[in-house]
Amino acid sequence: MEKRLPKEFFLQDTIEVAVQLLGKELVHVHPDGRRLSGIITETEAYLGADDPACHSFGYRRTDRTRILYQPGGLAYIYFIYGMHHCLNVVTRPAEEPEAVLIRGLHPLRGLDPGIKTDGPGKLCRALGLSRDQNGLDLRGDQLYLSENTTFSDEEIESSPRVGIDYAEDAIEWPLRFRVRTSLATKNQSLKSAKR
DNA sequence: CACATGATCGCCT
DNA sequence: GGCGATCATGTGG
Repeated sequence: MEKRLPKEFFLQDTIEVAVQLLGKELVHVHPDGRRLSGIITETEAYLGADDPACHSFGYRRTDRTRILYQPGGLAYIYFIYGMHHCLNVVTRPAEEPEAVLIRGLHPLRGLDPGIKTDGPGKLCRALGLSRDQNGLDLRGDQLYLSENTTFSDEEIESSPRVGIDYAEDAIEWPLRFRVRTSLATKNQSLKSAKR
């Protein structure tokens, strides 16, 4: 039985959520009926009004960032570089516009073998996510997160975020988190935890 | 309305 | 390591 993440999970400190999301299963029930999912292996925290790399820096409010001001637990999906979508998990209570970018998955259900999910754009393509899913509740029927695998601190490494060279002071902030352990060695537990 | 740019990727050298 | 693709979004006039 799938155990969805409780609403309170998403209201926590954003860095905590970014770390805790590693090992969770991200599931998209595609409009065509396929159930597609993967285990989250890489994330980045975006710390809202005080983070120059965040879309809501300085409490910027536009049509695009509107969803970031909602209570945690929603999907923030935007289109970038003319060809890619990126999925974020909105965190914190309403009016604290923070989020976690999902950067990497370990394919689990419904995905063609060999499909690449090692990048924010690639994983959105693999799961069939686009702006059509922007604003969806991450505890809903179409898109949700559930418990799966737990990684220890030793298995997680942090580093500076990618693609934010314009973000001045924040360039070096170690807000990127990824699973250090080769997932091959964890495969057994992934398999047994599945289904 | 016009323009500049980006939370990326894949291909090139 | 560099660069082009390709267009939604934000900003300014």
